Amino acid sequence: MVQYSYMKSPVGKLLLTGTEAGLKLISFPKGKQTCTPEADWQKGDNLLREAIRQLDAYFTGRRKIFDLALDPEGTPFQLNVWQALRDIPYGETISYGELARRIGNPRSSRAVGAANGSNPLPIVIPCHRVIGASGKLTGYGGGLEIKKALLTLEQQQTPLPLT
Amino acid sequence: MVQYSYMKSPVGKLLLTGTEAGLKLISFPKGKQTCTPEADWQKGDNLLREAIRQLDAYFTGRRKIFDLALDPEGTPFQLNVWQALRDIPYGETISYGELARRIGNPRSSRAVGAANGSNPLPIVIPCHRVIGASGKLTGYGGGLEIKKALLTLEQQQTPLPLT
DNA sequence: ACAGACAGGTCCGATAACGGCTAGACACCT
DNA sequence: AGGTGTCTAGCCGTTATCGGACCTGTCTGT
Repeated sequence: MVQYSYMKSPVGKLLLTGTEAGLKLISFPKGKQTCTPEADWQKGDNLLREAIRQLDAYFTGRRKIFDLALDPEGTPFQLNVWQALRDIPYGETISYGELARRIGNPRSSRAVGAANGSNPLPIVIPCHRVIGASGKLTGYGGGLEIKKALLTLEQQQTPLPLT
Repeated sequence: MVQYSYMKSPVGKLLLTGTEAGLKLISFPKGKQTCTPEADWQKGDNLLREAIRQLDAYFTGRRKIFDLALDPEGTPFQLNVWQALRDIPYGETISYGELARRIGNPRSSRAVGAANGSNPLPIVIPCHRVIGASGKLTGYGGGLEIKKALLTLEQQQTPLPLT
């Protein structure tokens, strides 16, 4: 049984889904809906309440590490990449090439970018902490403004202004 | 060092290649050349003489089992299939599905067909002994006529007429 | 010197397309 | 019933194609 719920945040409305096993999806439905509620989802938040609380705390700078059960779906390679993402500490950034090295495929920086792009749990799995080798942000599912806002938050640790 | 040589046979001219490690390729260059001699091959037959002798004996019905060092190249799955092919006795036929079962992937009959089709050592690795579940021959790299001729030879054990 | 812009080059996974298949469902004939 | 044929929908490894949230070197203009 998949449950879904919406929450407000400084970076816009978020759509969360999850099951008993854990969080499955966080998406930015703003503008182009990357993912619309599906027929077999059930509205509700008893499974998602803790995730929402931790996200709220994160946005106000009071939380740096998420402690949630995650259950993203992906290929073995993608799961690998997403796992490695979770090991990047709050407030730090690395390049795609560096991330590729960390998973043991030094030359797969580009594929890493693709895997990054299909991360179903942004923010909690901090794909925003990966940037180009030159320092440019280069891309983000929810839009570069959000990526920049998240990095700013993590450096200043002051609540994001509501947009 | 890869050596190559041609031989005549009742099913047309054959191109053989091999190394110290064993036979690598037998192909029917008739018509569409599936494989042309490559730059780094050396003409000669001291490595191939025994193979040619056994093939000659096979075509006259005097040999039923090949005793040669083989060294085909392929994916793990293909090597599996080709090994299983070598266990089909002279004069018998089985279906692709049965072959799939024998390698432990009961549902991969179709993939087995593909692997069969890329057998680099026809005749010696007897892919001609695999036919459709309905009894139809369904395909052969060198052309169905050759497949039929080989099966006829194995049933009658009389020399094939030269074509 | 030195940012910043800008192609190319390359590489890697994801996805789609392709068979040397087959069991099952149906429609027809004896 | 049994036999025969056509058609359909799955199945599975290979091969070809694609597309990109990269990277690096070069070329600008300060």
